[in-house]
Amino acid sequence: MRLSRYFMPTLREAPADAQIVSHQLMLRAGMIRQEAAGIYAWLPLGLRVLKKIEQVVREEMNRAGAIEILMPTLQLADLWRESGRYDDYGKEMLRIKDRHERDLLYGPTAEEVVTDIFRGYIKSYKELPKNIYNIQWKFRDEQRPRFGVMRGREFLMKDAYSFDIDEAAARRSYNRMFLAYLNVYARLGLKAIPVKADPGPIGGDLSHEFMILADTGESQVFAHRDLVEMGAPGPDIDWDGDLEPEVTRRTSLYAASDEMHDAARFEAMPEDKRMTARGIEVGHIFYFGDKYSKPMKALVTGPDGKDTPVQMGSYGVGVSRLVAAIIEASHDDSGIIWPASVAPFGAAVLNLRAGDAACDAASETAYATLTAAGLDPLYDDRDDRPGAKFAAADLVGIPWQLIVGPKGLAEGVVELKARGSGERQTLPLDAALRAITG
RNA sequence: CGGAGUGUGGCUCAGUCUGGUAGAGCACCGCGUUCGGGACGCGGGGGUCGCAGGUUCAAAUCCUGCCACUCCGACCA
Repeated sequence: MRLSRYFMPTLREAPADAQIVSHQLMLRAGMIRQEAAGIYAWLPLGLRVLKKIEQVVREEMNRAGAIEILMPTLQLADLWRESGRYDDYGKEMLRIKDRHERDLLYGPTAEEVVTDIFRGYIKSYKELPKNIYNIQWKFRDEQRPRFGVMRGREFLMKDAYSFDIDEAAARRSYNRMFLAYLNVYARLGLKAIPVKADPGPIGGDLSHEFMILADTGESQVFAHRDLVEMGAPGPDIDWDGDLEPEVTRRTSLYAASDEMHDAARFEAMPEDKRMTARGIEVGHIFYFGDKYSKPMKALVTGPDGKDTPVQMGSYGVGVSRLVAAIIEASHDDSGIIWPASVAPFGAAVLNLRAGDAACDAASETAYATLTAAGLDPLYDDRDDRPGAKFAAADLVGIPWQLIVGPKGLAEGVVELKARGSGERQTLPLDAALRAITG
């Protein structure tokens, strides 16, 4: 993409509304624009990142055996009356009437819809397990939206729903999602900790929140250090095999956020294993049995010929929140530092003297080569001063900056800067291109 | 939902107390000089001062109502 033809409205100053660094940087980098309280338009740069995160989530869901569908944003109130949640949900639910005075709502989540879909087709235990997910905009009319897309009213969520014949099978589905989530966060360059969450009225131990570590996180996290260092299981585990040992390895180590914290248990650990940190919640998984399937009569016939309500779990990832969360976890004074997996562009070519024949020629070569290599580069070909280009490239956080200037070219070299480490190398253009393309 | 606050060119803000020609910096347009970390000079464009009423010879400024947004607290991907 040539920057001169792109739409990337960067700001020198952060708008006064923005309180936290991710919000400030998203506005300054021209990623989003607020349209109303907690409601944002996604500008080109922001949309690129959002789509990349979405794709990582999608790939890991698919790998773990989940199947993507797309459910509507608008849902019929009658479905929620069946589950009993229409009256319970309160003012966070945005209620709408259509021209026929029918009650609709903008979905804050999709248990009812997915249960309705399931019961319409699946009748036998032989068709289980199933895990159905979608990545769709949700709306929760928060009393007080804040922090940009971190706590918006409209947000993009991946929500998956598992269906199993009994609790033991549901636990296997839960384990798949548990490990898949760790892989998602690892691919996004984040350190994530699964902490025990309030299981609600169902009880049991099948409820976890995933907290990513960031100094500016809203929650306090307490965890066994080994859990943090353990890393993700990786894509090559046997998703159809017994995942219980792998999950137990992690859940047996202490981890809790402030509301579930057990100080006595925490302090029973050796001091050098205790870790406290700030965290941002970016995922929540739980098993809720027949909470919806029973009232909504989503029944499956078991091997014994008897109908029983299907056992369900649900698994959410805040995709739009992750954009902000990654920035909170990865930035410096100059701007955002994107992990390569979600960077809006793979590399930037900074032509420090647009209009100069040598600079133009070398930049065009670099741009063409990086494009051909699939790096999806951003070429800053604007007629602007070097300082403005450096500042913009740092701000928007592209992993590689290939700096083409007249001084270097006179000596046959360009400069290659890695955004994350700040490391710079001066080397011939072809060597620089090889360094980026690997 | 309780409490507090703010609305003035795209952005950051002054001007409001004490009514009297709408301002600055950044951004934008033109010309020129510049050119390795958000340049400089000269010239220029852009604002019914959130909206609606009211008071007054005169309202960004005073009064009333409404709307939007932000912050603190209680609540949550």
